[in-house]
Amino acid sequence: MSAIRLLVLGAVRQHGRAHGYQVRNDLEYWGAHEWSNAKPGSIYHALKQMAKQGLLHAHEIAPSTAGGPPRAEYEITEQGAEEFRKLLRESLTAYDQKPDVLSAALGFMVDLDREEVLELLEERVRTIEEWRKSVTEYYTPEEGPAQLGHIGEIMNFWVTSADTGAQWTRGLIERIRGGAYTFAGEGEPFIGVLGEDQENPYATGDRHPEDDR
Amino acid sequence: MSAIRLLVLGAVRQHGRAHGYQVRNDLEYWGAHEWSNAKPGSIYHALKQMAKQGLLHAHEIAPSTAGGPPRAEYEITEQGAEEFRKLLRESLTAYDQKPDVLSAALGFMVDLDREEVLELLEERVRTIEEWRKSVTEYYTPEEGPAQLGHIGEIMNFWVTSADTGAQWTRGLIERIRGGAYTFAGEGEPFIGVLGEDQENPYATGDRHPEDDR
DNA sequence: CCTTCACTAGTCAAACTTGACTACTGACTG
DNA sequence: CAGTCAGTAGTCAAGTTTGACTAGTGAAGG
Repeated sequence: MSAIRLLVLGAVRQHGRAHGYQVRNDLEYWGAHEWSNAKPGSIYHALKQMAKQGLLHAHEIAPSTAGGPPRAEYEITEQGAEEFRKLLRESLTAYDQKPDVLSAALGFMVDLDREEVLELLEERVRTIEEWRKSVTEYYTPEEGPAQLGHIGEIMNFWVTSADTGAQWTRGLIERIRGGAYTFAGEGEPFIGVLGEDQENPYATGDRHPEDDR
Repeated sequence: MSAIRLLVLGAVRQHGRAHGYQVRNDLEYWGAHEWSNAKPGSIYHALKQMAKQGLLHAHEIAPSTAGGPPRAEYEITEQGAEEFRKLLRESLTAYDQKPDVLSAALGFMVDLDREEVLELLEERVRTIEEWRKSVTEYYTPEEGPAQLGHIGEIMNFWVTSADTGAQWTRGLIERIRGGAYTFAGEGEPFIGVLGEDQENPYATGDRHPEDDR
């Protein structure tokens, strides 16, 4: 699973009703272009695809109010909201070495209850630990780890990543347990999208150093 | 850049001449199916694509010696070898948050000189540090980091990952500087591929727990 | 006034990835 | 000795991602 669906669903959901450019702008506001594959093509594709699958409802095309081609507006359906929650839960628990998925989930975690998030994150820690155990058991040759030569560095790298991932998750659990942030049903939610006429403080930047892929 | 091209080029290169299934088997031997998108479709696609681009030379199709359809054999071209070295150097230095790319590069790093690898890895550390600096400067709002709310956890996660990535790289540099592993031109190279009739000790495994993407 | 720039908004072809599928051989099993 | 299983080898359609492109508006500056 890539992060794009979760991101797009979440953006449309917070807006109530959104056109492609709005979603695109939100994702940029969240910095998502830095850590996920949230490029125009992917976003518009995801919108169309999810509309086709009934997760979004596409409204009639309206002439753009601000230049450019006419734009379609999307609204999340009940099915889409369910999918959103499903993806969100999965992304918080699964350890799939895809940091973009976790990042997206962090952005939306406050849409769930505090207690549930804690459970999901604890599940995540367990998943990581199991993964680590199975990998170290399985890829440790009988002749001892030295036999792997430099290939062992690959394993070492993965195991180290898993360990710090688990450690970080434990820290997050503590912060949340300690009362940080405002979760579902705890009053005044955090506003995570830009209003129609709000300027984007992190506007399209040549000011970011491009990542060097 | 995905890791698949580097992996496939490297596999063909170590064999001298290889057909698709051999490459596929090597990648599995290296555990690549656990940490990269090395699935049959991707591998065969990469072989064909790179043959089209002149990085590999495709030999005539020969009837398979062991069941299944006839198979094409590939050999790396001079252009392909150059591309391999280029990808390898890039993958060792670039910090693009794609762990599979680094893993692949670790597997092939001994094809370069020890000194060069040390330089590349030091460059990597510098790249990570710069990235970290630019991100923290850029995404710290004037009102202080608290203003970000739970969104700040995304940044925290990325920064933590960058820091442990840098730390791990420094450890690797030390090990290599300390004389670990056998690099290009240092005698007896490490054998990283399976011979024609060698059994794969890590054969296709239902024994791995599937990752839960 | 008219050119250029920045922004809004979205499209498109080409490349890549995925997961399921075909097809053949040899070995075991009842 | 037919049936099934594991392994060998690769294809394919559907979906996704990429990067470059189109096209319109409005404001600034000469």
